[in-house]
Amino acid sequence: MAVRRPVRTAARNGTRAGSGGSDRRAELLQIAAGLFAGRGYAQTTVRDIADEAGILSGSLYHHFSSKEQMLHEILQDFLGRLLERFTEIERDAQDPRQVLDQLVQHSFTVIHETPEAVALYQNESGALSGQPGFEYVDQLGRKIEKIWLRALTAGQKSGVFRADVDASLTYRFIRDTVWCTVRWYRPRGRFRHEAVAEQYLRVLYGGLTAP
Amino acid sequence: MAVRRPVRTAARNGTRAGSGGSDRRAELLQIAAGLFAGRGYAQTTVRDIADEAGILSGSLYHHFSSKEQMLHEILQDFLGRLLERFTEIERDAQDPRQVLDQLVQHSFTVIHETPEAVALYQNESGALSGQPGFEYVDQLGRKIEKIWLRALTAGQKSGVFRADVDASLTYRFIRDTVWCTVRWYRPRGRFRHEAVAEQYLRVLYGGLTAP
Amino acid sequence: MAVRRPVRTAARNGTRAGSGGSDRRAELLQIAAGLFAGRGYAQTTVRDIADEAGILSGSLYHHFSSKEQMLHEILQDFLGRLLERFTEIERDAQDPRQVLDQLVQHSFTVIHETPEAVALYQNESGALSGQPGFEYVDQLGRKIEKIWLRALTAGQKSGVFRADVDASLTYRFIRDTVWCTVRWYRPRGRFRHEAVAEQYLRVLYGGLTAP
Amino acid sequence: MAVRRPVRTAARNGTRAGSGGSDRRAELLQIAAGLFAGRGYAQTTVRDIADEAGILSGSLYHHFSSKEQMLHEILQDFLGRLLERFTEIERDAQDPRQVLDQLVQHSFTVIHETPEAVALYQNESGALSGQPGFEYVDQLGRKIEKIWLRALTAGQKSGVFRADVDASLTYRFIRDTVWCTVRWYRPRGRFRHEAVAEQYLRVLYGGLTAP
DNA sequence: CATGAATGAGATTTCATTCAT
DNA sequence: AATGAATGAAATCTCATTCAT
Repeated sequence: MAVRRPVRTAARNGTRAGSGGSDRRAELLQIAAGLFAGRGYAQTTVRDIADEAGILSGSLYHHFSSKEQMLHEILQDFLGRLLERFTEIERDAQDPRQVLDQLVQHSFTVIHETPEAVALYQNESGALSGQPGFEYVDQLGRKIEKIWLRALTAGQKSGVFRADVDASLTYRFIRDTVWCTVRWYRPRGRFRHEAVAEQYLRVLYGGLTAP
Repeated sequence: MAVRRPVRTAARNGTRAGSGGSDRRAELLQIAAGLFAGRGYAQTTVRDIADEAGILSGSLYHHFSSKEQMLHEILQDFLGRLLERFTEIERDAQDPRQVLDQLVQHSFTVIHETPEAVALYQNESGALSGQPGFEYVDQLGRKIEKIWLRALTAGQKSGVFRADVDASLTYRFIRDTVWCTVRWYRPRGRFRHEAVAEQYLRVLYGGLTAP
Repeated sequence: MAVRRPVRTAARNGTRAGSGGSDRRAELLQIAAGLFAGRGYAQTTVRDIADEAGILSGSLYHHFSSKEQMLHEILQDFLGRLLERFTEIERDAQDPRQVLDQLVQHSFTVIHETPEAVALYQNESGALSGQPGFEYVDQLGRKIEKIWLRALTAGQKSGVFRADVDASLTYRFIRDTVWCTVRWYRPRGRFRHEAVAEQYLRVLYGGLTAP
Repeated sequence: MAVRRPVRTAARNGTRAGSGGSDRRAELLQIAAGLFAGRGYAQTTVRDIADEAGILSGSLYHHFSSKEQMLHEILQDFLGRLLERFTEIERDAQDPRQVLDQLVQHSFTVIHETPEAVALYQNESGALSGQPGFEYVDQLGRKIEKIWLRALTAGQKSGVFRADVDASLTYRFIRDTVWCTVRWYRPRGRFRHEAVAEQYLRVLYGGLTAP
């Protein structure tokens, strides 16, 4: 049986119990997130995760009470941090356009930095919403939606954004485009994430029609 | 994998739609598509499909050789029809802008008319691409991509579309926005599908910035 | 065939006997071999094996990845050992007649000691040969055949065996007679296995006609 | 659907209801025998037989009440005719040696002419013996055994066969060798069935040792 | 005589989870 | 913290057989 070197990412701050204690938990969550994102939560077996971690599946239950708990921790961590950052952006920016700019830019940054969590959320949130125990997914989702909507409607009111399209439709268009990027964006691909953000904003604001 | 697997004759289960044949097959595929779209392919059990059809799960195997075969038939039918229609649009339209208009409009029509197939493709194609036996998914996907790309680059060359954004990035932005619509579009909702198409095209062409 | 089949690591279920490892595996294989031999591989259910072992059928899959894998391990072990011993006999014996003597005697010993594996091979090899994954059955069978054939032709050349019968026909006659014994030989029956071997060799060498 | 030319053997007398009526039955039994012999009775599905006959599996039940009935008809026909011919041989031959000659020769003829039935009997009789409804298999088998044994012991008594080997052991050796031939004998192979018989008898009577 | 749809019992396999060591 | 064995529920699939048309 081959010894498996644990995969360790640079930016992985302690998920639980602030003390530097449970390093292993974070590693395992990282592994799980990658697998959940890659093949889907339901299609990932506890054994897949354990294999990748170099232990037996039963041993995972020393760290987590269930497979679902792993999902919860990953999603809560992701959504919590996202909402936190979006809230700061709304608070600190100076006008709707700047809010929108930064929301989009930060989104692309998150896709760049934690693609697994984004893909996981993107792929599973539909099936999760409404499931008992996953109420927070919709709740945080709605809070995030409100931030975007406030920026859009404020922009329409102030005359900087066009008012002949429905704001919530526009929100959905933007949200879907931005987050779907995770499906094809490759960190070492032709475009860096800042460039993707920039080009998207250019089309979004200016339109496809040549000026 | 069974030892001594009997060699089946080719004709078995090959009554592909079109021969005016088996009505029941089509009904069953319809039911399966709905369930696959709703809860995901892997999360849909053969029993779910059979229950919905009012038969026993084993009886499904009179019509289809496996659950996977049902998926194949649904996807191939969907992608085949889509490519066919897109090809006609490209052939018949008069300029790149008209091609793009109609590609977008037809996409929203398809989302309206067969949301199950669209949702299925949207949710599963990621995990499917690369799987043995599903090569056609990527193949047809690439053919469709080429149609959109030809319209976009032609428009850039003829000066009608802005040339300072990468065409393939733009394609992905549009594709993701359009198809993701299936996640929230409701046939009897606030906007009819023509309205969604129209508003999307307005932002896409004119941009979000107020004129 | 499942969609999204997770890629398993090679090391899974690969604790092949020999590493002194898992005793339980060997026990289970023993049980399986007995049942396979008794009622045929296809007629033996995984549940039969599990029942006999006192566990639930699903639990077998902790040790083996499939019913077929159990068959493989039994057959490979049997054929491997047989070839090994036959090779030694050919190497160490002093003349063709001695080789043939010992090949026959060892065969009857194997029938006596591991009748399950012999019966299994005897009953299933016909249907197995040609099946994908079972190539080794024919391969090892051919290697064994060559050993017998070398002894027979060498004996013909040296004048100790009659030369007016085809060697490969003779090989088949001997092989079939010897191995078929497993169908009726009973360890506690009227004849001990050495006696069966002796009487067979007497007829084989001397012929049925009274001297 | 391809029209399948019915495979018709020369010697195929009406199995049932003397009137030349059920031709189709005989065809179907022929097909079934071929498949049963090829993959084993249990491994042959009713659908396999129907496929090969160019009809649907349900339609077989117009001709036979069950899959097992097909097996019965094939086996009874085979064993009945075999016993009949063996009885004639014993009655008509002039001495034990001639009986044995002709029993062996006829066996090889039967292997040549109806290999399917022989292979079927050879492969399944073990599992069948003892099963309710299959008592005739053992019964006829025992009658056949007695014919051979009478020839062997008579030959021993009259001094033509060696008496220092057990007659029933010898019977088993001969029986196994002869019938096992069906596993490798090919009608268009290197040796015709008469040649196989002749060479076998040469070794059997004269022994392998060079004279 | 054959079709086409279905039954129902039982097969193999999957997998989250538990627990004694 | 981890192993190794097992559970138990549920999934996919097989197949002889029935029966209305």
